[in-house]
Amino acid sequence: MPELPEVETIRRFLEKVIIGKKITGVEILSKKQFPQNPKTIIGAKVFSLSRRGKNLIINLTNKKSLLVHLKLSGQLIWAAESKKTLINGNKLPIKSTRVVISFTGGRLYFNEPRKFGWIKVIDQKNLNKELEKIGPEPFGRDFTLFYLQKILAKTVRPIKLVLLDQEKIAGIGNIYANEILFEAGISPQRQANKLSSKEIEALKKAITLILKEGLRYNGSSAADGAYIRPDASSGSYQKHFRVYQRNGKKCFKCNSTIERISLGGRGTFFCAKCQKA
DNA sequence: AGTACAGCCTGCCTGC
DNA sequence: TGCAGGCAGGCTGTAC
Repeated sequence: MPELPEVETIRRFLEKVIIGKKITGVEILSKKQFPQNPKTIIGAKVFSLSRRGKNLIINLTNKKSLLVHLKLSGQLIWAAESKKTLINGNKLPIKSTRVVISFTGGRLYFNEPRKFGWIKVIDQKNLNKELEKIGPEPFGRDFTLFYLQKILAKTVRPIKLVLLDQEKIAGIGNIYANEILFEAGISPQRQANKLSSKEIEALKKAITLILKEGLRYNGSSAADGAYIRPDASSGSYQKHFRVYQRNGKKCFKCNSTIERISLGGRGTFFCAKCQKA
């Protein structure tokens, strides 16, 4: 699923290909995925691309932005006019294509099988308000050790659920939460306010380390096939998973068996020996 | 205010 | 083989 490293990978890719291009048309195949009138963005050019947590922001020259959330299974695929782009051998649009945005020189396909993701048109002056509830960026200046200590001390929830809470920290989803906690040597079930200061330090380091690793490998294209890069190529961080979807397999560190439990309704993977309960 | 949970939606897996 | 039922999962709205 697209989390911070995946959305950032998409942002960096699109930055190279759609900046300066003009929107010439919008085809909406599922209204829920693009609820507004697309007329307001026709003729506008792409000015810049930014990201806030898992939200991708395409800034246009007419003081509007496209806010994109891929949720669990959304994809953004860039198909240049000059090039044939296939998804699993299929020509675009595919069955799950919900929106097609045409630009001078190519098309951007929004595929979303589960219909959870969406694209909204937002006035740039309202962007901050739209995103105000999202917590600090893990690579930002305001994500300090002190901040992490402060938010963890205030809650009795299992640490993994805090990592997944977008109001506390931006951009971490289920894959990276599992990997971060393995790296930090902390059980996902540990009550957040019971972590020692040493563990919080380890956790902070693990957050930046694992997210950077995800970025370096262009994100993870896991077994569900949801995330791929805008040129339809795969990321490769899934080859480096230590716990995610490795239940029943051996821990690379201690050779005991990786377990799977459900925490807050989400699949949770960990090594009971390496991660302190 | 903090916490828990149903609902959104589809594809995939399991069991009959 | 085909179909029903269960499940996963990010985020929002609602209830406690």
